[in-house]
Formats: sequence, C-alpha cells, structure tokens
Amino acid sequence: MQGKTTLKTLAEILEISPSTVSKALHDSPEISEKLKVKIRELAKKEHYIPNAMGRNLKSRETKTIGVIIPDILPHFFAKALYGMEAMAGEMGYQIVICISNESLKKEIKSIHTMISSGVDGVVMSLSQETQAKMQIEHLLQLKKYGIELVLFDRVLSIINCDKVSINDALQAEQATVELIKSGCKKVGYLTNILNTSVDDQRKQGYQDAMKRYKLRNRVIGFNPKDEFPAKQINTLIAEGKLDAILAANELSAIMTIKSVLDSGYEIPKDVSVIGFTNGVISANFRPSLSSIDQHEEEQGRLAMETIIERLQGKLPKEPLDYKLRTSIIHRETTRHE
Amino acid sequence: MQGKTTLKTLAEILEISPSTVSKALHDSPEISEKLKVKIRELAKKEHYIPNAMGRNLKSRETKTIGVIIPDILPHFFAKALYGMEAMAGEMGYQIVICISNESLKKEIKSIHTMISSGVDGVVMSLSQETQAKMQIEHLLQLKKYGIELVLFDRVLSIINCDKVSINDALQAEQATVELIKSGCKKVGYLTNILNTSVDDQRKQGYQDAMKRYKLRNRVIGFNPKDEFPAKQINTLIAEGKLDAILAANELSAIMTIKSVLDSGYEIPKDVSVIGFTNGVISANFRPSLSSIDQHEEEQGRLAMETIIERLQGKLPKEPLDYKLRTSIIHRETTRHE
DNA sequence: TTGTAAGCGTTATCAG
DNA sequence: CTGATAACGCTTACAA
Repeated sequence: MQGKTTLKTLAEILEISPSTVSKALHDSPEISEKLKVKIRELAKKEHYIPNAMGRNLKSRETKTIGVIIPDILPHFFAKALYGMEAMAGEMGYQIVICISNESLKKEIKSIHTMISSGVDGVVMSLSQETQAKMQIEHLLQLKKYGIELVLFDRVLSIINCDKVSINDALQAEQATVELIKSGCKKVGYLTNILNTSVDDQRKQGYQDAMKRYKLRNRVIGFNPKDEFPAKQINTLIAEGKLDAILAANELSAIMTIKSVLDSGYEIPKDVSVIGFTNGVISANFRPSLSSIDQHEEEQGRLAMETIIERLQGKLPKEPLDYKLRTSIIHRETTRHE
Repeated sequence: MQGKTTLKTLAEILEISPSTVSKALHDSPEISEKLKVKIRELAKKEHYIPNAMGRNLKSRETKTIGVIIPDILPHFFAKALYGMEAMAGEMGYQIVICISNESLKKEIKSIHTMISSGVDGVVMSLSQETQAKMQIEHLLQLKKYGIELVLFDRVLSIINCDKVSINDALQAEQATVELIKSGCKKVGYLTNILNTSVDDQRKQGYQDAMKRYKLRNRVIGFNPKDEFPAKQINTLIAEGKLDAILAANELSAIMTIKSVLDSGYEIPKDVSVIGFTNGVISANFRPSLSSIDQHEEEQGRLAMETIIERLQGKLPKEPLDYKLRTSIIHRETTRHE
C-alpha cells in the first residue's frame, strides 16, 4: 500500500522482468495474451501510474501541450483556454498552463518550465512586455529543443510558426465604420492593452476608418493598474469631442457605459459604445453591450488543433497563419434603425 | 546551435565531467570559484535549461505545484488562480494547472497527470461530479506517491489534509439575516452549483436563518447548461412569493437583476439581491450589485502558501482547516437606511 | 514468448 | 578540487 508503484514493483510482484511488464502495458504483440491480462489486472489493482519522467527521458512524446497566457482574468483568455482544454482532451492530449502575467521575465520562466518538463508543443499569447520590448530569443529556444510553437491572439509576424488570430485591424475598421454610419462623428478608441500587436492593429484599423471619413481620431489609452479615465471621457463628451467609443475589451466598455450614464448622458443617444469581446457580461449588462465576438473558444480550439496536427505531421511545411473572421453583435449601446 | 543543450554537452565542450558541471551549477563548495564562473558563463551562453525529467528521476523536488480547478470561467476560480500563481512565484515555485471541467473522469485524469509529471504538491477544488458521487479514491493516490494535498473552496471533511475555504454557511446565514432585517420576508436562494459542498453549506446557512425568523424557505436551483429560470423568478415575484434573492454566484445575480428589471419591477424596492463573489462586474453593474466578497485572491494565496509550507515542514502535523471570514458589501441592490 | 542491458539527463556517493 | 559510477523509471534493441 505504501510507496509508489513502478514497473519494477509490478515486475517483482509477478516475478517477471520490468521490460515484460512495459511491453504488456503497451499491448506489444510480443507478449502472450494471458500474461497481458494478468499484468493489466495487477496494474489496475495496484493503481499503477506510469512515471512521465522516466518515460520521457527516452525522448518519447508526452502528449502534453503547454499553454502560456498573459492573464486569466479577462474573459477572452479564460474562454480561449476553455476551448483549448476541450480540444486537447478530444485529441487525447493534456495541457499544462502557465501565466506570464504580462511580464517578459515570467514568460521566459514559463518557457523554461515547458522545456524542462518536456511538453511536445507550446501554444501561447505573448505578454505585453514581450511585445513592447520585442524580445523573442526565448521563443527560439523552443525550436532548439524540438518543441513546436503556435502563437495565438498576440502574434508576431517575424516569428516563423503557425499562428491563429483574428483580423483585428479589419474588425476595428468595420466597427468604426458602423459607428460612423450610425451618425457618430467623434469616435474614440479606448484601450488598456497598450503595446500589444492586437492593440496596434485595432488602433490601425480604427484610424484607417477615421481617415477615410476625414474624421479626427482620438485614442484614449490607460494602464489597467491605474484608475479608469472616467473624468477624461466625460470631459471630452461635455466638450462635444466624443460621441462614440470603440473599447479594446469588454471591461473597459462597461466601465465606459457606467461612467457615461452616471454622468447623466444617454446611451446610445449621446454616446454609442462597442466593445471587443462578447463575453458573459455583454448580453447581461443594462443596457446590453454591442460587441465584437472574437469567437475566443473557437480560436482556442483551432490553436490547439493546429499544434497537435503539426506534431502529428498532418500540416504542410509552410507555417499556417489563420486570421479568423469575427462578427459584430449589435445590442442596445449602438444606434440602428 | 542545433540540438538540446544538456549537462553532458556543456561537459564535453569544456572537456570536464558532467558531475563537475552539475555541482558547479548547484554552487557546490566542492568546486573552485574559477571553474564555477567558467561553467556558469558557458551555461548561459548555450542557454542551458536543466531537464526536469532527469532531475526528478533522482526524486528531488520539482518546485512545482499542481492546481486542479473545476472551471476557469467563473470569476472566483480565475481570481483564486491568480492569487495562487502570484504566491507560488513569490515563494520560488511554479504551478501547472489542469481543469477538471466539473467532471470526475477528468479530475482523475488530472491527478494522474500531476503524479506522472512529478509535482511536489496539489492544490485543488473538487469537481461537482466528485462531490455528488463522493468518489475520492483518486485523491488517496496522491498520498501514496508522497504528494501533499490542499483542498480549497470545495473541500470534503472526510479527507485528511489541509483545507482552505470560507465559512459559507455562516456567510449565507448572515446575508439572509441582513436581507430579512432590511424588510424582506420572502427571501429565495438561487443556485446553479448544485451538489457541491459549497452549495450545501450556503443552502444550510440560508435555511437556518429563514427558520430562525420563521419564514418559509425557497430554493431555486438550475443547471448552468440550461436556460436561466427568469420566468420562474418573475412568476414568483408576481405572486408575491419572492422579495429577495441570495444568489450563489455573481453571474446568476446579475441575470436575476436583468430579468427582474426587464419585467418592470424595481430593485431594491420590489426585490433585493445579494450575490456570492464580489467580482469585477458587481461594482460596475447598474445597479451596482451588493455582494459577498470571498477574498478569492487571498484564498488562493493562502492555499498556495499552506501547501508550500507543508512541503517545507513548517506546519504542525495536524492538518489545518482554515475557514476564512468574508464580508458583505452593500451596494445598490439592497435596501439600507 | 520472455529476459537482459543500455541509455535518456541528472545527481549523490565515493575515489582519486 | 575533480572525476567515475550508480541509480532514478522507463523503453527498446538484442539475446535467449
């Protein structure tokens, strides 16, 4: 009862050799059916759990995918993770998760953990700091150890690997155009994910749309650790400089709504709002939030599927670069006829 | 550049023995300072990452804690995870996370992964199915492999290990009493986490309070996969059978608010609402939600600290059973003078 | 059909 | 101070 059960333990009990046990548990044709049954039964009885360390030292695959995300609190990542976990399970893989906490240092540490613990592949979204400093040496380490990499959401074009992301620029542009077409002239872009590829692209798309309609663009950035810039927003509205907000995430969107309404303005009459990520809050908020559905669960599933198929040699040599289409869901914070 | 860098690689380059390299990298006093410097420099230059498999086979500690949670989408677990991750980092540990998805089968698989990958300890919250079926054999496996266990949030008294949870019964009772004292007579308890220890205790606390005030209790349970029972709630209100809701989590609380308000009732005039978990939505919702702060980040931190201190032999032999105090935050969905 | 032996990367023990 | 050797648990040629 006491002590770990190993192959050797099982072998000793049955007075046979460890290699025979190993083969039997791998259903090798070399072993007689009778013995296999006996060994399998004992293994079950003794609750034998193979030691991944031992197994992996012989450089076999671990059927484990490492996932590194910058943060778990935003709905986007939580939901993407959910999708990854589900897909991995369906394809017979396990996942281990590390959180980089938007820090480069932690991201490097996480990569080391992944390498060290022998995952077959890594799916990750880059930390804010990584993207700001453009330091990517640690990602190259993975290649050296023969570990596949798939980037999702926060991707980087200079890295040669499979990528899964949404067409952020296009989507931001489209949302901005819709706001403009609904009658807004002073659309602002609100973001708290400065310096990320995702943010850059959304900003770009937004600015392109504004430029096309010859409108002045206004970017309101803030650090999530600081206070929400409610005052700034309300002042802009009061000065007639803002009549719509495209928010880079769901939480900023609802905080915008709250501060705008609390100041006595009406939504969408005075100010329209669209938020990225169509999370649980969007539909249930009052007023319900018009938002951009990033199909985060699908993105997670696709990223996981991609890395596993890559590992299984099912993909072409050229890296894939999925740009998923998203959709705008109009609810009560935007005007429409 | 190609191929993994191992101790042997480094040793070969310097034409010394692997054991010397190992000792040097562990800062052993046996090795001369000069050589240590040389070896450390090479290790850095070659981006040497020690292989946890090899190391762990010598049954040393991995400084890794496994975390198993039933779900990541609810704010409670995401935030608790955040706290765990932070504390682990501060104490020099890494975490790996598995999601049981409320399923016993997945929970067992996750435990196997943890054992197999050699974590030093496991912090977990039991899945709904595990608690419903009361199957706990797999947890005993951990002991056998010398892996410490700390249960948090969804704990089970019959398991002999350290535990961290909140005093759910007391808290539910107190919240119910406050609702009653504010003038509500027909308080209902709304839950979508049926069959969990947490839910049982909250229900118990709620029922105790109702009994004490000689009021009839009413439990409204629903499956998160099914539709929200908005109709049922509104019917009860219309029939004068419900004037307050104690919701087992934040999302149910805001869904309640939404459906109640959308039906033309006023909050808190007609119906008061208190929700468990004071997440990001509570403060930002309109009306802002009165809620029970479970200090989830603190809970996560404490659970992590406990397991690490247990591993470090800093705790008394008797298992600890923390019951954290929580606090009720009154906002706009409850009446008060 | 079963067993033996070597080796994966690391570290602890013991010699030199 | 440095090196050889064995061992951790497992797989896999190769031998019996």
